[in-house]
Amino acid sequence: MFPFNTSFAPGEAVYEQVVFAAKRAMASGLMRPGDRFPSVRQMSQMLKINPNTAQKVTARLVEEGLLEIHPGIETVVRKAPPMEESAKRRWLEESTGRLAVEAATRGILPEELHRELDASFEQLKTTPNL
Amino acid sequence: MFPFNTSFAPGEAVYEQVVFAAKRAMASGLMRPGDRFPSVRQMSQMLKINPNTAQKVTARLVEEGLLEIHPGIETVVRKAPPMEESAKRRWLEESTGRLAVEAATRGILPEELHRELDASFEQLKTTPNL
Amino acid sequence: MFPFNTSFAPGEAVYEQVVFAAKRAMASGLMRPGDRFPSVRQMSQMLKINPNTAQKVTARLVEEGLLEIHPGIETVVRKAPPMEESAKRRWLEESTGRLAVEAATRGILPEELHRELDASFEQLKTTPNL
Amino acid sequence: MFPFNTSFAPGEAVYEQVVFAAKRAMASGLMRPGDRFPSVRQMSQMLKINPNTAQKVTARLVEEGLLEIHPGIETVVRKAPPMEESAKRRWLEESTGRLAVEAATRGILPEELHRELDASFEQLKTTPNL
DNA sequence: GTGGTCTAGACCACG
DNA sequence: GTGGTCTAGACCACC
Repeated sequence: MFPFNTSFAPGEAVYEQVVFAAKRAMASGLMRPGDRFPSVRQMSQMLKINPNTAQKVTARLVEEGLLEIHPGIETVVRKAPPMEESAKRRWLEESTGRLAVEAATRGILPEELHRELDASFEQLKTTPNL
Repeated sequence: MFPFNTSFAPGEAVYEQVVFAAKRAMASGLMRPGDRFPSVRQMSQMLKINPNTAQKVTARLVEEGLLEIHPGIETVVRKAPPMEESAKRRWLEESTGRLAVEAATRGILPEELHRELDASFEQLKTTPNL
Repeated sequence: MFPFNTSFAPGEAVYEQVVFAAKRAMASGLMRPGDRFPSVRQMSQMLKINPNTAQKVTARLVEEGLLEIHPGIETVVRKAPPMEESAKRRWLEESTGRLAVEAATRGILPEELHRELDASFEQLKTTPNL
Repeated sequence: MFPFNTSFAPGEAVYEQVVFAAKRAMASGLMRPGDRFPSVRQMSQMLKINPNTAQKVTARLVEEGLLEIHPGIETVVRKAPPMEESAKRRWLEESTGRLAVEAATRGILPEELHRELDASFEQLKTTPNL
């Protein structure tokens, strides 16, 4: 089971926070392809969230290709299929573009960003659970 | 005048899109400190948005320290004050942390991210207008 | 529920008057951290103000760290985080500086101010509702 | 002549800033009763502000009983007449009440406020010009 | 149910 | 002319 909080930061939608936590667990190797993913009912109890919210989390992760549902049986973590090259480029440009602009308006230098980005990847490996 | 779209992507708040466009103009040097910023009414006409929405854009940018209002006269682009060191660190960790996770779940390597990040900064200088 | 007026003084923005009333309720202990804060719609009905105005009140108090929104569920009073030392000093100097000048031009002595200030703090405890 | 800036803080109405500067000059003894107060034309030139704004400053100070106009001749600083006892009480309660609430929500203790208030009065005497 | 965004249009204070 | 406030009412996403 991945280490979910029961407390959520205010201001961001709950389901997004859970989706992110799941992604982090996957990215850090805490949950691996083939691992069983909690059912909507389980998730809803564990995290004390509304079943609708839990349902949305699962749907979102399926949408992004990170979960595979074997209906009536189980839900399983899946290695995300390689993105289409064009979609990948769009995503890369979009996210780094935003980051660059936000950093620039805050007077943050590219080097600082690179350094911190490495630190973040490092932390994913060394500190898998939040 | 900065190059504003009149068409807005669905899903993201209009005022946020405009705020981002303004930030990009500032980050790229298209709008420099001391430059006059379009008035609420001008913006509202140019972008064909409601004056209240335009007002919110201005308010947000003032809040973030990027605009300075000389009441009744004009609104002027301002060099953002240096962030508090602690706030800066929080922002850096938060944004790179998210980026790292999202990249990892998409099977994107750190190197690709670094490369694209540099490209984004480069593009800010070479292609200021969207 | 905190004791809101339905009548507002002219000259000061309605939303600011409501913000102040809410702060007073918090300062006096009438509303404590963890208490539920009226929803935008409730406030709008109770005070007979436009929902947008009520919304602005909530947003302002969140901004100042006095409210916490649990999206879709409730809005809750929060213990304000301790101010940064530098910000605190700036606020103190600014507000007492103004007060000293205004008092001096009215021929009011420092002692009177001190006495009344204590009285105001006292009244916060003894007479929470306006 | 009192030491007026030509630069004004953004966000606050210009005329209010000038009125306050004048009051501070009076409170600190820099301008004393009987001293000549600059004419609208002079003020407008010295401070590089709109004559309408300068006019409003004078009007406001007359209103508050701090200036006396000898029409066509000169404008003179005047010792403010003693306030009516009831008006004084209202002003005292109002201003200390606000201060107490704002301080309380910021976690500032009464003692800090008293100390800073004394410091502000002290500074009025020792550093008359802003 | 909740907060948040957006439009439309009026009004005010300020310069 | 400027920014700011307020009202009225609609729509959306989230829980």
